[in-house]
Amino acid sequence: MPDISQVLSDTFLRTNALDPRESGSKTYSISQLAKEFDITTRAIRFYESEGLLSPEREGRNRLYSQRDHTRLKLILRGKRLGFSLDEIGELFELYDSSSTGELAQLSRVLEKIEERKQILKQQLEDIQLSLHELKEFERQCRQRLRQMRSNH
Amino acid sequence: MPDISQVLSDTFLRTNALDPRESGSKTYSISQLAKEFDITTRAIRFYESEGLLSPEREGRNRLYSQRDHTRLKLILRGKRLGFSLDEIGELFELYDSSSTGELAQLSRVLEKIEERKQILKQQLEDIQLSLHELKEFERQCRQRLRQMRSNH
DNA sequence: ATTGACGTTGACGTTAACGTCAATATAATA
DNA sequence: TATTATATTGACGTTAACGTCAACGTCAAT
Repeated sequence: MPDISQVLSDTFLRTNALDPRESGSKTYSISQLAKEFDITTRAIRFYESEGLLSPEREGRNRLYSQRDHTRLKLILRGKRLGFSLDEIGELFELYDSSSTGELAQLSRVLEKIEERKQILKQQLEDIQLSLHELKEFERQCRQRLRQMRSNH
Repeated sequence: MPDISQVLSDTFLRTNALDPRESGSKTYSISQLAKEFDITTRAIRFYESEGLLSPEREGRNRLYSQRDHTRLKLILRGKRLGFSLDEIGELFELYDSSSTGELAQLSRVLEKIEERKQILKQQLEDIQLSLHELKEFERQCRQRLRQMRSNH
């Protein structure tokens, strides 16, 4: 039975790729991640405090695994998709539990996805309409400008 | 010289259409507006406190003119376009002052529009990409579900 | 006379997603 | 050795856009 994370690799929720403590596995410091994703360290710690990340420790310091790296990427993608941090956490939980074979949870994930898809489609229409409106408004502004100039 | 509001009627900023105190001009109570636009009276009063509306008074009570009605419509449209209330207020000011012939202000409005258009275009791309990602994820979820069912 | 619908003005509360310190520790570098 | 870079925790601050009271006025209908 193949790991679900394999089936779903390179899609939205690829969250349990590698063992964190594997010897050769690459790790990151907090500022490395911050630089790479162009966010602040504060934000990263905040995500942890919200339960979205749980990096290992090397003494006091946080040590981020490849899995954490992927999770962070997913967090940011989720945000772009319009999910709140709470919803992202929910999706992580649902998805993790679905890898233990909980079919119902997977359906729940699908529902969430569908919900978000509807919202995005609505936004898409709104934006396209807005662009048209703005273009028309702009056109008339420009026309008005030409009139003002020629009357001068 | 035609009023700029005529030139631009039915577009984004059509804000000074009619005299508020004209006899036959239709008026609205606060709750009428609230109902029509499906917002709370609190919101409408808030917009006024932010300087976006300035209805007449009939005693203590607010009396909204057709102009106010149009303004409110524009406020909500502006919000859908992603403008903050501050920005919307700015646009109102710029636009109002441009009707006195301030050419520079009109250019400023155009800049704002252009800015927003760029942002909307970016969002459009983001959303289209997100929809693709979600579809792919969904497809693979469904495939996984079928596998789980057939193995049962 | 009282109920109910509608209006008013404060004033404080809320939420999300961090920002912005402060005080401290450790490690590498000049 | 002094500085600099990087890390930690903790705590309070911020912003936008209202929500949610409280306390009160006014008018029509029962």
